[in-house]
Amino acid sequence: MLATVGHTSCQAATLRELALRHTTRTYHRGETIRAEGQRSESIYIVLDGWAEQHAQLRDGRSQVLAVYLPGQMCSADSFGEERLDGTLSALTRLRLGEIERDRFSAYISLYHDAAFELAASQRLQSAIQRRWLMCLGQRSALERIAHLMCELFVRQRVSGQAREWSCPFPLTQQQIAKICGLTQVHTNRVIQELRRRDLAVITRKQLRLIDFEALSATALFDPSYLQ
Amino acid sequence: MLATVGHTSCQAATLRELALRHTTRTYHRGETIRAEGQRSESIYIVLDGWAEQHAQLRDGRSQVLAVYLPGQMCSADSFGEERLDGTLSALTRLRLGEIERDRFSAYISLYHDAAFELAASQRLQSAIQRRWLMCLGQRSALERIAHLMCELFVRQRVSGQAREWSCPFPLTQQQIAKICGLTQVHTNRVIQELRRRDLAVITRKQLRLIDFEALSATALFDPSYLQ
DNA sequence: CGAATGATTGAGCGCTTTCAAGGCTAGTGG
DNA sequence: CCACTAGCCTTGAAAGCGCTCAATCATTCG
Repeated sequence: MLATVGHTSCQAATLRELALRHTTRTYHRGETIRAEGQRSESIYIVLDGWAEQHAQLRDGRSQVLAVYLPGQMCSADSFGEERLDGTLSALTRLRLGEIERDRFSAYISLYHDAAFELAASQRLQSAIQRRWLMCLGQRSALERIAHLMCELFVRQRVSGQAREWSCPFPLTQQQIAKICGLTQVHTNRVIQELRRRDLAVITRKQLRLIDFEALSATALFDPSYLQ
Repeated sequence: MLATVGHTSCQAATLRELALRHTTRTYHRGETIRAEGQRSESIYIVLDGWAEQHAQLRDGRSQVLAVYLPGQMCSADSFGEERLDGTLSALTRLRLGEIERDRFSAYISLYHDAAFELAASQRLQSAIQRRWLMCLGQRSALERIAHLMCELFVRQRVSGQAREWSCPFPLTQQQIAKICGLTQVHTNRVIQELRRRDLAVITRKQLRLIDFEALSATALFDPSYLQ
């Protein structure tokens, strides 16, 4: 199943290199990088840790819109927009590369490859978003959480951050809940159920997929959208 | 509230003109334009009627990912992709303009304005998608349907297809249900509730917003994402 | 060690679904 | 012009999934 997914991500490598030649900054878990509606003068590239974009309703409810892993550009899909339509924040201790908008634009127009990568990155984000529309609209809590595990595992495997059937998984149940549009309490019960069924276990911020085939099946997971 | 939204859509006009100089084709309601996974050799522009993109799970469940109104390009966000990640189909009797991929690419690289419009259209689609993530993840059935009504009203108002507090609304309750990730039965009860509260009524494929302010409030609707 | 944060458990409620039936309306053909 | 049909809308009852509230246990970190 995983054979369909390429094993290197030149995008990640290139962006990473580019970012390292500019400002880097460290955030602690939960810290806001950029609030909703703010103009963003820079683009951000994840060097270490995980980041997230979420939107908030006036009454306090909030929903995660995207999860960014190392090597990814945050809000690639809003490059060219004046304002962010969600708040960027750190899911874990996080190191970000920041590149000024203008400088990045110049780089883009200079190197065709970079422009292509940006477009590819935007399409990937968009594909993930569509997949999550399907998750939130149609999948049960069990399916959603199983799907999240599959997705984050495969995404990390693609960029070489997984080994065997394990990968980093530094999310609290509270954070998983917000990504999946569930409550923390119910998320807890579902994670227990996945463990009880010998599908997957989270220990020490590591995800272990005990039976990936079965997990994919219960999640109705189809990795083709991850390219 | 609507004052923040511009009143003309030069994008729609331009695309429309372009499309009219090429092939047009008519579909009947429910007809598939392009199935998931197919390579799409053309791009499509809605001339008349409404279209939709949806994805399907192996067990039959399906979720609408986008609704396309007259003047819009279907799957702008997947321009440049090889394969569609959802099925395009007609929500109503539908007239589409079709332009070959290569020809459109040529046009894009010739006219900077067109490229800019394409990018803007992609960003709009993406913003709508993010908003629907919030709807499906956090909003109640009542809020979702109220939000859909507000969104489709404003989108049509922007492109001049609404007058006063009414606009075309040719969806069946079944279709509304699929967009909102609800069952048809519950959708029916919610629409009755909106009617009972004197917020909005659907009659003869027309939506009448009796109290837009109150409807926006119950939907927690914020039109800023529509530009 | 203490404090704070995260994970777990229980009970009860409510929104949404499911299943199943009946009514309405528009379009069709006689 | 009417009868017929098919699709759409409406209604009721019951079950279930996920939420809320509230408390307790576990773990991490200073």
